[in-house]
Amino acid sequence: MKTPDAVRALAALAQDSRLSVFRLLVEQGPAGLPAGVIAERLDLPPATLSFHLKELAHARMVNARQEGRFIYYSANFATMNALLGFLTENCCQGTGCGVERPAKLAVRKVRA
Amino acid sequence: MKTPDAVRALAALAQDSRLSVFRLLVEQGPAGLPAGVIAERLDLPPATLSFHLKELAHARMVNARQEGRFIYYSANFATMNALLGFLTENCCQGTGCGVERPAKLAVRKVRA
DNA sequence: TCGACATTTCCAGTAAACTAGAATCGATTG
DNA sequence: CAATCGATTCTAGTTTACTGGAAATGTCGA
Repeated sequence: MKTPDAVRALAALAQDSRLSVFRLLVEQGPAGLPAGVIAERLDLPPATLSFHLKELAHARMVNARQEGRFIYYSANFATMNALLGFLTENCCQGTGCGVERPAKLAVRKVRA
Repeated sequence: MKTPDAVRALAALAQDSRLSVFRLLVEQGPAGLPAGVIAERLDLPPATLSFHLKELAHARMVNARQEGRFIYYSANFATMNALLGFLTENCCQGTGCGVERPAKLAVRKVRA
């Protein structure tokens, strides 16, 4: 991940509604939730939620898949991993400050 | 860390200049750098940098300490840890999606 | 194909963030 | 007590983000 991508990812999460959406989706795992359910759970008008989902999707923080009339959104753990890695890389440039990098998140396949 | 703090922390990092400042400071470790050096390295006008440092400080992503005429800024690793923890907590709500939480960053004391 | 429903796009209004020159403040030195 | 130097605050102009109603789009069941 490079700086512009990281800024996009961080900006996507740096907003109340979007952070709530993302965390809700992280809780749900790969199966995700349809937009309507997200709107109901977080009490957001459809147009507003759609705007925020677009931001999250553009930053690749969430994936969308159509299933019948519903569009399911799920957290993109790969991007999340890349972001966490980016934020902790180059720490102290080998001068021995003692910071440990976080372990990579690993998402196992799960039946939808 | 609670949601409003996380939003503040993410918003602090979700900007080109500020992310560059923070990463530069992460590289430097606890010793940090004076504002003027940061301005020079990143080619930012003093007023602009000061604005961004204030944002980072308000979000507790950086600490400031005065040393003579200089003000040294350094990355706040505790807030960074809290943010990483917040972003990965409640993952999958025990439904077994297989995501591992990252290890906490640990900063050892270092002579300034 | 028609109607119902999920979601998005369009749009306009409002609010907040970014930028940087100029003025100011504080600490240090002569 | 100036003068200097590092850094911040003031301020104004510009840009970008957020919100949500209304209209449009796409999907399926009857």
